[in-house]
Amino acid sequence: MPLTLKDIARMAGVAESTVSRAINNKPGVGKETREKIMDLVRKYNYRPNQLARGLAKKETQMLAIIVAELSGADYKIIKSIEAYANEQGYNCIICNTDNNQQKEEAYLALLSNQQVDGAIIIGGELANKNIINTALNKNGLLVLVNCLSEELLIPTILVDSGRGGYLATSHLLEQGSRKVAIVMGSRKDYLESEKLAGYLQALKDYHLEVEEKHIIETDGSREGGYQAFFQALEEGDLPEAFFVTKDILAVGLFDAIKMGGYLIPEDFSIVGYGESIISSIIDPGLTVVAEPLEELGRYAAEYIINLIQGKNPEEIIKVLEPDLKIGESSRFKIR
Amino acid sequence: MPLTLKDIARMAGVAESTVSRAINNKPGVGKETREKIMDLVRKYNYRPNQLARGLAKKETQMLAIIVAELSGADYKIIKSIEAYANEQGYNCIICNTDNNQQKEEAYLALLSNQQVDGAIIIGGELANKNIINTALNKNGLLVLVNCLSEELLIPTILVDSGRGGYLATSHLLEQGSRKVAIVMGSRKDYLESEKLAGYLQALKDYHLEVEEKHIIETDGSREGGYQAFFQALEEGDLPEAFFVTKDILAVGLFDAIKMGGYLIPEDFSIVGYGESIISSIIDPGLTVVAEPLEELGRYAAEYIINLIQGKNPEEIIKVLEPDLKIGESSRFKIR
DNA sequence: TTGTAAGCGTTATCAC
DNA sequence: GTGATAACGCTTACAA
Repeated sequence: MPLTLKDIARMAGVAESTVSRAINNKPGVGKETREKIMDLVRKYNYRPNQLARGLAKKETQMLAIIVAELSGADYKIIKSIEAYANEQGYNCIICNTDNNQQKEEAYLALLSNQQVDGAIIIGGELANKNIINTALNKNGLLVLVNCLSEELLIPTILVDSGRGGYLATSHLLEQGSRKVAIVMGSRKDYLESEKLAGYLQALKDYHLEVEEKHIIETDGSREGGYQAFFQALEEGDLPEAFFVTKDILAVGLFDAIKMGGYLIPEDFSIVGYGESIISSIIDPGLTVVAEPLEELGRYAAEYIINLIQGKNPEEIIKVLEPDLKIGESSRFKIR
Repeated sequence: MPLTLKDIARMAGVAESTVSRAINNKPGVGKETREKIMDLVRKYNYRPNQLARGLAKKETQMLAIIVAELSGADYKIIKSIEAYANEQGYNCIICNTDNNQQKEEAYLALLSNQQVDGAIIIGGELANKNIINTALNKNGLLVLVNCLSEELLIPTILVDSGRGGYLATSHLLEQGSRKVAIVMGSRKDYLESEKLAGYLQALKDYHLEVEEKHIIETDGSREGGYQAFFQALEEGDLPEAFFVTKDILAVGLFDAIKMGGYLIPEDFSIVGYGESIISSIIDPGLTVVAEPLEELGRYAAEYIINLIQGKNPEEIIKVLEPDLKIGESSRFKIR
């Protein structure tokens, strides 16, 4: 049976409203009274019930970070969101949806119910529009990161994956490779499809034909990357280079290439996606498309907090640019 | 302005209590009435406000997972907790404390305030006892995972890190190494100190002297692992084997050893801690102490949910045993 | 400066 | 079966 504000009021011999004012640092409380109250608060370690407070104030100083899959890259974004949010006096709860609509719905309900003041959705296939709409209709404040809402006009901030795909592919082409394959996750994933688009654009700019068999769609797992190589091998007409869109895929691909007795980058040049501990351990060091994840997170946090505080930011869609970090896996190739 | 239960009641022409009964699937509502109500609920996508519900019912079907640092290993535990919790109809929010007492306090407040029905704390230096006590006094239900409360009697479930340290060290000794060093994180970390204790016990059982300089305490980073090796090198009297207590440390150590022109396991045998993507990428494949993380998470979730539902489990402390997964980094050594 | 009282959106306890 | 009505713990006009 936790202590309530009423208890404190009774003990201090004042009204509840006075206690409320005192603990919220509001004016209109006598110095003496305030001290008496705060002493009791400290003594009994009283903490206001946030449920009740939220219900009454419609404000919780709490943000929800809704993420489809808690991977390494997303985690960097989360860290960065938390850092800024904390600075501004907000706490964050992380909600993992596993790409499950029902869960996403449940967590978005936190928003509609004002259990959190705002939510940031990171990645994944976007939720049911109805649900999002419901949340938004209820004055829910929402920002999307690295995903896109098809119809709804929701503030979005993302890294240009198309540009990333273009950078990766054109780098491989510049290094002398002509047959470049892409090893990717599901085309249905928005970011993946963008990377593919960048890849295609690069080929086009270099006046190269697109080979369907050089577009290798996988389940995005290590095993998927492994099989991708042998699939290419079986098809014949081996590519000279691979653009791999996920670090785990790259691990599998490396495994397979080494297993086949080939060398990187002598036999195959490779460019991966995303700076991670994994891509830095892989041997030889992976050339990767690097994303400004910290900036991404910070920007998202800033945005939602501005929204909460009633400041309406200018841009509704912010696009950040990735760049290329050259490693050893893509050395120049003499044709 | 979200729809409230009152609105639904008005539209259906019934009392609020009836609507409440209907949406909670409680008996005592006529079939027709119930249908009329549910139709409205669907039509307007009404969702009860969980804040109000929580306030009235003192129950939220929500669990908090409080974690000191969202690392790979902890993430496996979280996944497993979530899986079981979801099965049982609970949603989980993840709270990252960054080993910061203030944040821990804020998140624990979720518990005292009944915003969540229970909390699971994973790892890290344990919070201020006062705070935990406050949460518990308020009937907060709490389970600890991989950390220990010094005085308070809180249900705890953990993997025997002492045993892990012992397994690792004795394996290296059995493989023929005599000079085994330990490269570890902070001794203040409970789990790390346990691993050290296991290491010491193994040396003792093999009647070997403890060399202070073979106990290398680091900051637990890749860089820390890197420097650990050169530190050992400078000290002279190089160890023949290393027991590394964290995978990131192992990465740094590998870097350094290769940089120094040495071979693994020919020159140095190595055993790491925890199965992870990292330890599986490292070349040569790392021998590791493997922990039953899924079981750990599941057990914790089961425990807290039992507690919530009023079933009092038998054991208050559950210890799971790790085992050794042999890789290539610790091959037999002829002295 | 302080107190009174209404309200936030539910659930629960009674009557009817 | 159904409807009033009092909680739940807090905030916030408005009065005093």
